[in-house]
Amino acid sequence: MSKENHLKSIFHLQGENEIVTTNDLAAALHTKPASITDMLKKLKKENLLIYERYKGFKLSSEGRRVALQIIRKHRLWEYFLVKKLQFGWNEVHEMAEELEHFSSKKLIDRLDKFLDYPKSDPHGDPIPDSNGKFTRQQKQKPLLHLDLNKPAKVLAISLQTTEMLELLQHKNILIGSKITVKKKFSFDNSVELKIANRPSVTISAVVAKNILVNDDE
Amino acid sequence: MSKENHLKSIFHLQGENEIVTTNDLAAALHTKPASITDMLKKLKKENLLIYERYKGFKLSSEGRRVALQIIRKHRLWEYFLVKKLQFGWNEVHEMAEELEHFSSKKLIDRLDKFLDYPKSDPHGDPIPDSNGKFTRQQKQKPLLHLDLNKPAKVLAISLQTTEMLELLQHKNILIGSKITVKKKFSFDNSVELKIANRPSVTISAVVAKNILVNDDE
DNA sequence: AATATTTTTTAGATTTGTCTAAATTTAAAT
DNA sequence: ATTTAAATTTAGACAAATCTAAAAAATATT
Repeated sequence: MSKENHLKSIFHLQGENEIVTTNDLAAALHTKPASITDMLKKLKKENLLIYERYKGFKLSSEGRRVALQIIRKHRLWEYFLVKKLQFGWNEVHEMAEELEHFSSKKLIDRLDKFLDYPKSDPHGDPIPDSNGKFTRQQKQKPLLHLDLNKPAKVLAISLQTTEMLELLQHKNILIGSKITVKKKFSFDNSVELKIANRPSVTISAVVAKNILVNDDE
Repeated sequence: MSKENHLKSIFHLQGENEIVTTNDLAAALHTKPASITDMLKKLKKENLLIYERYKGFKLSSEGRRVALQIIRKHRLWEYFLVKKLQFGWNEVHEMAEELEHFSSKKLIDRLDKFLDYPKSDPHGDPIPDSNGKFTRQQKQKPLLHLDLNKPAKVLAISLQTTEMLELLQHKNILIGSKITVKKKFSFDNSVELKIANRPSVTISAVVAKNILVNDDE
């Protein structure tokens, strides 16, 4: 369980091919650097990690495979909780965090089928398939850089704190919402936008940076 | 998690009001008596157990309440796995064993609603409601003691080993099956019975003892 | 009733995971 | 190039969980 959380965090921290550092991982897991070092040795011994002391580390291909399986579990449970049990998309993260560790591959594959093979979770993040492959992800960019009056669709939220999600819920910005930017204020880079036929809302630059929309060039 | 398993096992071992012993519990949990003693002290300190050393023990009312919540979780997950994910009723026990420990009350109540408040799990065991109350259970007795030619319905299986469940599956004896005893052989107490319009099958006394049918006097 | 057997408990060893504090290595600054 | 600071690792402490072996209490036997 602790091991799985380490793998998952490393996966998230290393974007495409980046090296992850001990301190960063300790911060992400709310633990101490010394504890991280202990775990790194263990993961290396199991060939899940490429690691030399003092040099940083990243997942091996096997480690990546395992991490993706956990992420698959997490996202399928989130989808289930929202679509079937009617939870709000901003209250399911912690629950999925628990469930992901205690469900066999067989169970998850059945759940996947039951849910009719969804491609992305309620936050817009892609769900790896049974073999750990993503179905090609649509290209994304921050809402902040969306052209004026160009309709776009909200694909994902890149900062998923409770506070952020609460704000979005309040302003009615959901995954899948069709959005058009009406005005950009250069003074503070805040953005005024419209969703369907509701009154316009204004969001700050930080918020706009963390809302990802489709980028079809 | 370990604590929860202890409470659950104690609940099952003490039928109505019986005292449970250290050795019995150790056997049920595949652990050593010394470890049980350690746990007993802990549970007593939390007021979940009525216990004096060398005197055996049983659940306090609070302990009983907690145990029933765990059993509720277990049985709802079993129901979900069979009815929604299409698992066989004999392959879900281990999975539910894991899931029961990692689901909040809120989650379980939602699951209960989603499943439309089932009253009993796929093995015929009753599911406690949100407050830990059973809905009155139909009176049960072993198939072994069922009168000849008196139609009855299979309500539960009291011995749920994989082997037993496999045997029942093979002979097509399911929860809810309508059964009639056609003959009893006094030589070895084996029983010949008929289910609906299928050919008769014979089962041994041990098996017949662990199949529970309705007993309406 | 005295002795033997079984059950339960205690005491201490072992393992595992995480921590603190000190030591080592790497990176940054003057 | 030294020196200083930051990051990482090591060594050893501590707590939790479970075990083995021995001691204590309860039960059974003659």
